[in-house]
Amino acid sequence: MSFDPKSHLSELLGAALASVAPEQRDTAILLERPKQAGHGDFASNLALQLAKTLKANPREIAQRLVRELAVSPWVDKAEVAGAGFINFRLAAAAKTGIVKEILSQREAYGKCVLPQEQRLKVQVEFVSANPTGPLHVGHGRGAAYGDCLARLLTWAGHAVSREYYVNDSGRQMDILGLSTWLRYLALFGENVPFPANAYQGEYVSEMAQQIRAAHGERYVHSAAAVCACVAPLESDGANADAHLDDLIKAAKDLLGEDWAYIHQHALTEQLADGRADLEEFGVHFDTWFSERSLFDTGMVRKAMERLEKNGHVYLQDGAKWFRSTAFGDEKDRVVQRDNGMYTYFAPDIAYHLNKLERGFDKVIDVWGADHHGYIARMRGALQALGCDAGKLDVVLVQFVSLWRGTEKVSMSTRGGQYVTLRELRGEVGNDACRFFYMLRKADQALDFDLDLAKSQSNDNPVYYVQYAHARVCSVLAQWSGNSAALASADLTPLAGERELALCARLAEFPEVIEAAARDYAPHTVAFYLRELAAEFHSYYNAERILVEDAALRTARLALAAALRQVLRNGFAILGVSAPENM
RNA sequence: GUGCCCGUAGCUCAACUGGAUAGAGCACCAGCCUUCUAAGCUGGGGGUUACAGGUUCGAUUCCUGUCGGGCGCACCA
Repeated sequence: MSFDPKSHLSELLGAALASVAPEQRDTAILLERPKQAGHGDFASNLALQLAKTLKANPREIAQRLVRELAVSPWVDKAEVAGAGFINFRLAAAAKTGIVKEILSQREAYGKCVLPQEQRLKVQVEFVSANPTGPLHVGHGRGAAYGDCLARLLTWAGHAVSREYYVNDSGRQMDILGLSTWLRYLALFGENVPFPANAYQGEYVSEMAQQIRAAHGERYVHSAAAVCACVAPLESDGANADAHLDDLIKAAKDLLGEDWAYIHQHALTEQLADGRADLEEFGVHFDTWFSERSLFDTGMVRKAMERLEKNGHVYLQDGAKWFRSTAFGDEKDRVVQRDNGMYTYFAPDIAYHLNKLERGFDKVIDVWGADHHGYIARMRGALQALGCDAGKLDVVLVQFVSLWRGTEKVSMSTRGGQYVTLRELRGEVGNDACRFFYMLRKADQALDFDLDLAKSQSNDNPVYYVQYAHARVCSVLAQWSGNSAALASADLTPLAGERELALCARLAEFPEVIEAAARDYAPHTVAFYLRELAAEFHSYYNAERILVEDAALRTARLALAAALRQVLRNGFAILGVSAPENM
């Protein structure tokens, strides 16, 4: 930045403070943009904060500070107001300068360049859905959130890596393999009753047909042979889980080495489907990390040994327990069952240990809100391993419900009756999807109105913001001059109230990004863009850009071009397109 | 029952981590297109921030309790 009004004011105040109250010169100086235009461009509550320690009337302190302020060509006025606020009114040139700044930095405007020691190596792990079926709208929210967060952190100057943890071992994958095989058998008339707790979706039958097409009857066994290995399902379903496990065991026994093919086919197929879906959504992962690999490379064993060596594991009822209560969890957790099998928790511990061993300064997990009970034990495990658990941040993303107007779209994961991300994207489009997902903070449940997201009306915030961009493009196209020349335009004609307010809003953009990245709150970027668009629409209606007066016209065009750039940069963070005409 | 999240305009949500008269959008009412895209703009009514206390110059924000809603509380992931 060539000139930053905020830090300039901060310096002025700091100098005044050193003279008024030398012993308090280290007080942090906060400058905020007042909500009300009447309170100037920047305000400081410094005097209010000093009142207590100095035991003096805040208004008096403020008066003294103002009296000590050095004269600056960038400041028109500094005055005491309210309980003891100091309000600053900037000179017009201090505000319009941002236009040049934006037009020269272009797509880099708002990006933060951090000194090496502040630049963090950050990992964002998100979605990580079991590859047992298509992604649904809840996963979509996690995808949009995680991706925007990653983009934000990149803009904030950090080195960010996106990762998807693939649950490719364990019971859920076995159930998927079994489900596929049973559907396959049915294609050959071998009808084993299909369990209610197996995967019901149509995609399972599709995989069965693929296998038949590729390998014919190779994997067929008689229904009688399967049923012979299995205790029948009780009428009340009390043994449903055991019955399912029996079926899985029967499948493994009968198929032998062929089981691995069925299992792998289902996994590969579902993973590819989810991956393609995410790519189409504009979400790309740097790493797809396999859970199974944690077993294959001995990392799970290594992590468990380290836990034991540190004395945080004990044996009870034949199982190994991690004493997570020692780290604030509400109860201890089993890591290895009495049958010798690890629980899902064991590879998760190994995974997080591995993350930190890869040298990330910050590891951010984006989880569904139903996993919140999991945080304490994960943190505890890292502490028990001797790691810095402060490097792990967990963001919980709340649920999504879909609405058509006032009608709620019913969804149940169990019955396989849910709206997929792909269907949602197909119906409302990627832009509306991403923007709507980003219109709520993560810890707030989201009601997604399909009718609204589709409507091409002023009710729809996506179009509202994109429309502002299209309007600017249209004006610049009609002018048809050289937009590169606008960067050197004389901006003094920009003196209107709306124009200066727009400049101030544009100058705010880097702060919005910084705060959004700090708080893991990408929704604030969406809110900012909506406000920026609103101010532009208002300006557009009040003033004409392509006026006769050449100097004024050029200045206004420069302002419009700067605004377009900021809209584009904001869209880039949200992953929304910037249409030139609508 | 016990932990976490939440409760703000009729509806959907903000509020720069404790600041000034709590803000937007929708809905409702009244206006603006021979002039750069009306997918837009202007104006209006709307609030005891669930409730009761406490902390201090100052509370939607922090603490305690009550009420109401969501989600967890497996040798499932």
